[in-house]
Amino acid sequence: MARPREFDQDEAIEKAMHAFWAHGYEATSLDDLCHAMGIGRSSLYHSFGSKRELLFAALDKYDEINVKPYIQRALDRPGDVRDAIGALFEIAIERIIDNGDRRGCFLGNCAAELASDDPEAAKRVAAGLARIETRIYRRLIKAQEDGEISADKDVRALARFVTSSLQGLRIFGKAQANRAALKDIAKTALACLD
Amino acid sequence: MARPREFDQDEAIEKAMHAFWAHGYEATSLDDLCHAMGIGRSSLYHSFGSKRELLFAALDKYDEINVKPYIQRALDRPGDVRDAIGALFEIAIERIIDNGDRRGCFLGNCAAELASDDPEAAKRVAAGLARIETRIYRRLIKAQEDGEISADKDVRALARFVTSSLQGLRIFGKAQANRAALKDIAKTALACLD
DNA sequence: GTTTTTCTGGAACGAACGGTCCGGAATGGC
DNA sequence: GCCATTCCGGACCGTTCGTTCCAGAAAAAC
Repeated sequence: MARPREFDQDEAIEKAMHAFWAHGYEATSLDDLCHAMGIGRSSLYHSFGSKRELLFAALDKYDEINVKPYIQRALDRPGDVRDAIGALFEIAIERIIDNGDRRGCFLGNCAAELASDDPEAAKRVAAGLARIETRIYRRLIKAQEDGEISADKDVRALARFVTSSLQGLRIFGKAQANRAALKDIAKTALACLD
Repeated sequence: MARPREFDQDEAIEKAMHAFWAHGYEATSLDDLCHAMGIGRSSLYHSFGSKRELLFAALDKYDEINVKPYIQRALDRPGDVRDAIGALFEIAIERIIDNGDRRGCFLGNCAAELASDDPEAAKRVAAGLARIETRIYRRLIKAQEDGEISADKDVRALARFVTSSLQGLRIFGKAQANRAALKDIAKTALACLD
């Protein structure tokens, strides 16, 4: 019925995600985006509407291909919940130190840059953090049922704490990629499960 | 010998700080800054050199008039170190919830927005976080000497952890100003001192 | 083959960006 | 009064911003 799209929408969003993630929303221009996505401005606007809507699509993509696999891979580890949560921190640290990844968490970056001026962006970030919290919560509930965590622990509070701690770690790591300091933070946070 | 400056430099930097703090670096234009500071572009450039250098001055000012008094007021409280550190979290939460302050931590915001692309900004943020860490560290050392904290605790790690947790709390609070959730985070973090 | 519809590259849009420049105003020294 | 120096408002600079527009290309429907 009409001319078919010449690019893959999901791939394009993923490339936009990496651009936004690496440089932030304001510092990523449409030229940057078009270049990264390999499409023209017409295609971008026709498919995604605006720079802001493209950001929201990128945030969804971030949960889908980064957060979700990353969290699940760590939390689905066999063994104690401490190993699982510990893996969350270890992977984050490894990315910062070994991979030299100074991008931090895309959700956290968007929270810092946009949340105070853009309620819709804040809502999207909050939803993303809530998804992280929920995944951790479910793992903690299982741990409590298995007796790995004391029954008198407030598991919801623990899940919120771990989510927040991961954000703190990545902000800290953005400014100072110091392995010992990051390990101190992770080690201490992990001790809160006991 | 020459025409005297008609504005107060410190006051001007403070106003610039609030503008950057509220909206981020990229989203704050020179027009915004001139309007907020009540001076013209000539005066701004003559006194501060560039937008970026003004940001650095604002970061210094942030430590001087926000971080330092805020941290010292909390940490100098009489009583147990748990009350002191707890006050750090409480004040942060109060600002978010009661004052509706969605600006978060200026240092954390700059880390998220700029640190990955601007090494100098990263260095300045790291220095600011280090000052926070040091202030907390000194209080913890005193607490350990007073026997409030077990002698086998790694106080440096605790200081790093508290610094990171404060950042995490403020990122979390930017997206979701939920008192119960923030109190959960603070309560759990505080338990790490034991 | 023609029509219809959608997608494409690239030019063009006005607005806003960070930064510079200049003529005049305001002071202290003489 | 006049000079030297610094500061000021505001016009101005070229560039880049996000967005729109348009003519043509590509497929499906008939």
